[in-house]
Amino acid sequence: MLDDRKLDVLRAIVEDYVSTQEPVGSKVLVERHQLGVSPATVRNDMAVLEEEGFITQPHTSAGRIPTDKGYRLFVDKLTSIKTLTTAEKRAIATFLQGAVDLDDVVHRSVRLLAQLTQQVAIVQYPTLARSTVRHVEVVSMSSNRLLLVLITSTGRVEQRVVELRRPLADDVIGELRAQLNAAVVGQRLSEAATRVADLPERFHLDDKAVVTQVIAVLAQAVADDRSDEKVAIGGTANMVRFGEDFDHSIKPLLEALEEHVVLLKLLGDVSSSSLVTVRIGHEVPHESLATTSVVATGYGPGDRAVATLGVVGPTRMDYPTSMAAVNAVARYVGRILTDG
Amino acid sequence: MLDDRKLDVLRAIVEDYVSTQEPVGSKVLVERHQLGVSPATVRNDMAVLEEEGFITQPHTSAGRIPTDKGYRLFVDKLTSIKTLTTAEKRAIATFLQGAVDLDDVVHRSVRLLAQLTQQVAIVQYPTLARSTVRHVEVVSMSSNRLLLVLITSTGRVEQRVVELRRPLADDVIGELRAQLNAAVVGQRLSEAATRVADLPERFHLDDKAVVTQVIAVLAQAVADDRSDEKVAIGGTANMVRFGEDFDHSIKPLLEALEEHVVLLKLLGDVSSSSLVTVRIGHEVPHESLATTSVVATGYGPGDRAVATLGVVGPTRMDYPTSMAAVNAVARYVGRILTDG
DNA sequence: GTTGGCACTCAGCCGTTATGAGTGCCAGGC
DNA sequence: GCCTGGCACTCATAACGGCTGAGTGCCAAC
Repeated sequence: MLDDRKLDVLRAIVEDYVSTQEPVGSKVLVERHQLGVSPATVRNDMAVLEEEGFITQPHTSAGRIPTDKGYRLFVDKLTSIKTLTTAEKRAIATFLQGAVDLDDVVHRSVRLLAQLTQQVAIVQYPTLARSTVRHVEVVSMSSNRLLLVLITSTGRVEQRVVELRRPLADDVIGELRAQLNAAVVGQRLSEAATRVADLPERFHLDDKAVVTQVIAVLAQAVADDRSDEKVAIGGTANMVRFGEDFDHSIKPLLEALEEHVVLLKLLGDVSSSSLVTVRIGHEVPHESLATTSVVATGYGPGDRAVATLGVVGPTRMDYPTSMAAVNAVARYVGRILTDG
Repeated sequence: MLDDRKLDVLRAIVEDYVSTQEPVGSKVLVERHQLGVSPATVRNDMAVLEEEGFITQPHTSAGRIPTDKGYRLFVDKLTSIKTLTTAEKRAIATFLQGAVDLDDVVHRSVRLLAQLTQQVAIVQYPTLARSTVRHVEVVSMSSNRLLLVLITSTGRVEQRVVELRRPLADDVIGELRAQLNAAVVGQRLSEAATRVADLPERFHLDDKAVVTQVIAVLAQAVADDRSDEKVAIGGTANMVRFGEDFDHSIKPLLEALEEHVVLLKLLGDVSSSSLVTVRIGHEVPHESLATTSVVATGYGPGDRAVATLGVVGPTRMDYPTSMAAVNAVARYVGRILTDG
């Protein structure tokens, strides 16, 4: 049904429409691309493409614009993720390298992403439960107060003070620290609770109750974590490019950006790790954002995704560039989290 | 020059224009307000008000709209801060009361403010340097590592690990903790450094160098603080009310919201504590926001302002309501910070 | 399967006209 | 001296109509 030339025509339409923001006609198409055929032939191809639902006409005497289905085909078959120039790669690396802490990494990432894609960028904070334990510190603050410090692979630091029912001897505290670290370092936080469940058994009867208490506090700290619902947003000023149809694209997006829960739905699941996920128009899980697309991917230390980041823009966006930028930033942030 | 009735006319024009968003003519003015005179008389008054620069005509055959100068007079002389109903007050109190930590307080405040005013709300995080010390904790983590924990009146917790050049005895650490707390609790952080400057003198010669080191780390923690450059933003979707002139008011505002430094300039100095500050149109310290107004005030524990919060909206905004909301939220947040 | 030709459609762009909201001014009244 | 009704005037906006040109669909010829 769709031979190579028709696909070429579709690709040309998408590229032209994305760059000009205007419906593209048969004449200008053969002028700007080397299709090797006449406008009349292109018109015939366009008629077929329209029949199949890949393109449409805003009105009778206008050119064609891609439909969601057209963009989908373009993204799936007609383009591959661009590779950035080494200069661009280096710029990304150095910009992210300067970050001083986790918060800074996230903020730099979101700015970078917004600038590279000229879209609205969203970066989810690394989830505590999905990251791994780097170190647990147990310090005595006074005879019956203990300070727990939990340091994760993503650089987050959580601390809790425990009011002990009865004092613990210094050597018991040392033993507890050693046992805790042996049990959970390198483990995911989500598994930490089960990993330490049998620790109290190894302590003297007198201390068992207190150790159980300490472990309960640790488990609670992990359970309390709501950082996975936190996101950073950048490049909102790029919304001006979305066009003047305020109510139909900008207002809903502004509203969505306020609701972090909605945003997280947009970014999608972390699971789809290695590849970049693209949701186009109606595929976006939010009805009022039918004219927007989301390009997102997971990221995290190593190649293990602990959170997602991506960009939101009009369906008529430059997918190859966005996909390349999202992919590149995600990989570099992952590297930073691994090293830092 | 401006008798009472002319001021009444100005007030009526401002109120009508704010609620209808349309230039207001002499006829509708006498219909909607009890001015007790005919449209012709109102027209004469309007001519004077225009000559004095308080109102203007978008074009010849249109009604009048207030100028920045007109709004200024309205805010200064023609209105006082509304008092909220007890029901509203209670709603604010309970909504803020539910906050679990400082971050939550800030986020709830910004949402509340956005909802009450239907504008874009901005809340600056409490500045570390302006808040006071509630408690300093000094804990030994190992023989040559010390953990410093600083808890402030705004609920912020800062911690630093100090690598000691030589070990400190437990009783010396206890003494250090006692001395530190005696010196700085209740003091502002900005003064903490000078307060502890002579502490090393009170210790034995052997420990003096190490104590100096600990104090240097504490001072550095305060100096490093950049939390005063942090702000929370909410209600951006309310920008849709700003009108359709995208480039002239929404785009610049979106850009300003991305630049926290600019935002802080907008909010203004913390100094003007007790009263609500209103900046109208050209008074706003950012040229591209000439059609925008800012209503802001300081807030903090007790009546001491440690940061600012406020709303940004079009010059044609409901000043009495905004001022009332900003004032009320600031006072309740201050109360929360005092108690919590 | 491709191409040039041609009739057809229709959004967008003036130019014109009609409407009416709102004003400024003036002469008369309290 | 201030207020008021009346009236002529201005001008943004809407409505109408004709024109233009980009772009299409179709068809006959290659």
